[in-house]
Amino acid sequence: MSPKKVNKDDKRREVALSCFDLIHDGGMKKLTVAQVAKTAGIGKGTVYEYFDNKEDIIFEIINIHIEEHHKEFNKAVAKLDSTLDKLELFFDFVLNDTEENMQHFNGYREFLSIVLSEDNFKMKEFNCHKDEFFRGEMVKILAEGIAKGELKEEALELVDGIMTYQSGMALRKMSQINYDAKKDFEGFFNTIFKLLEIKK
Amino acid sequence: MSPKKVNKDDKRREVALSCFDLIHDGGMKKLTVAQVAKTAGIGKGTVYEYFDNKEDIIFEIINIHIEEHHKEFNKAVAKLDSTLDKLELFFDFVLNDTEENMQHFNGYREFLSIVLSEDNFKMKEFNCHKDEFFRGEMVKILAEGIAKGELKEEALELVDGIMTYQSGMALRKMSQINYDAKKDFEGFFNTIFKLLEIKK
DNA sequence: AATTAATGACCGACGGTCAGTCAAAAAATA
DNA sequence: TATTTTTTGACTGACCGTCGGTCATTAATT
Repeated sequence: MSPKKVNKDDKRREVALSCFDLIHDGGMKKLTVAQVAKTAGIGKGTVYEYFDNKEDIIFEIINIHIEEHHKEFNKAVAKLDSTLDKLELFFDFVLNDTEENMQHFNGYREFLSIVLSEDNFKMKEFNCHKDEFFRGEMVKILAEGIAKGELKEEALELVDGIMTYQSGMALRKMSQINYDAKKDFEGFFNTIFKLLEIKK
Repeated sequence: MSPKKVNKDDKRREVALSCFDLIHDGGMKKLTVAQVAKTAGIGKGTVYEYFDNKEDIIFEIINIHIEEHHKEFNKAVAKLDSTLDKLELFFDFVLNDTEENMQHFNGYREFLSIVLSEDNFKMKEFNCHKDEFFRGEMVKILAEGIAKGELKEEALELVDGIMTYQSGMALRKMSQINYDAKKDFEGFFNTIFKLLEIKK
C-alpha cells in the first residue's frame, strides 16, 4: 500500500471510475475482472480487496452512472417552468434517443438484466432507491403544478400509476423491436394528463 | 440419408422438455450444458447439433413455457363472462401469487433478463410475438365489451397504453422489493377503467 | 517485529469444438 | 434377390480457451 490508511469506499469508486469508459464497448457482460484490474492499474487479487465479486464491480459502476443521471435530471428540471414541460422531462429518459441519453438508458438496461437474473437483494434495494428518487421528483412536480393551479388535486393519486407506466415504456423499449415510445406516450399519457389539467 | 432421419425441431423440443423440471431449482443461469446433455441422455457435442449455444437451449425451454401459458390463458378466458373479469384475468399474470403462476412469472423474469443482457434479435422478436398474442386477446376482450354495450368505444384506443402499464407492473414486481401490484392496479387501472365504463 | 495491503500464479467450472466412431441406408456387385 | 461395399450424418467425449475467484507469498507501513 502507499498511504497509511486506504478508504475502501474511495478506492471502490476510483477503480469503478477508471472502468467507466471500458463498458461502452461490449457492455458489462463482456467486462472481465482481469481487464478491470489492468485498467485500474492494480493486481487482480487486489480487486477482490474492494469488491465481493464481479457483479459488485458492475454495481459500483452503475451507481456512478445513476448518480450522474440524477444530477443531470435535477439540473435540467431547474431550467424549466411549466408543469407539463417538467413532466415531459420525467419521461425524457425513455423518449430521448440522443447518444448521451442512450448511454444512460443502455446502462440501465444492463443493470436491469442483472437485477432480473436472480434475486439479488442489494441490487433490488438500490433499484428501489432510484425509483424513490424519481417518485419524489414527480411528487414535487405535481405538487407544484397543483399549487400553481395548473393541475387538479387528484393528480397526486396517480403518481404510482405513472411510475409504473414509465417502467412499462422502458421495458418495452428495451425488449421489443420497433416499439414507438413517443407514439405510446402521446396516445395514452397525454390523454390521462388532460384529465388532470385544469382548463382555463 | 443414412441413419433414421431425425427431425431437428422435434429433437430440440424433446431435449428442452427433458430439462423442463431442471430449471426450477437454480434457474436457467445455473443450468449447464453438461447437465442438459446428461438429463437428455445424449452427449454434450450432440446438444450442439440442435442448439446454437446455451441461450438457444434456454430459448426453447421458454418457448414451451410460454406456449403452455397461452393455452392456459385461453382456457381460462373462455370460462368467464363479464368484460371486467376478463380484463382482470389479463392482469392475473402479474397479480396472481400462486405457486403455479409464479413459476411462469419467474420463467418470464429469467427470459427478460436474457433479452435485456444484449441485443438478441431472435429473443426480442419472440417477445414481440408474445406481446402480439396478448394484445390481440385484449382487443378481442375490449371489442366484445363494446359490442355488449359495457364499454365506451374509446377503450380500444387505450390498448397499447394498457399493455405498457401491464409491462410496467411486471417489471416493478420483478425488480423491486415490496412492490404491491394489487394496490397499484386498483389505484390506477380501476380509475382508468371507470372512465371507460358505461354506467347504467 | 507485526500488521496490513498487494499480487499474480493457480484452480476449477463452464461453454464450445472437433476429429473420429458407428450403424443405418443406398449403391454396387454377383 | 442376396450380399458386399460405400456413403452419410447422428453422435460422442476428450480437449481447449476463458474467466471468476482464491491463496501463499511478497512488499510496504507502523
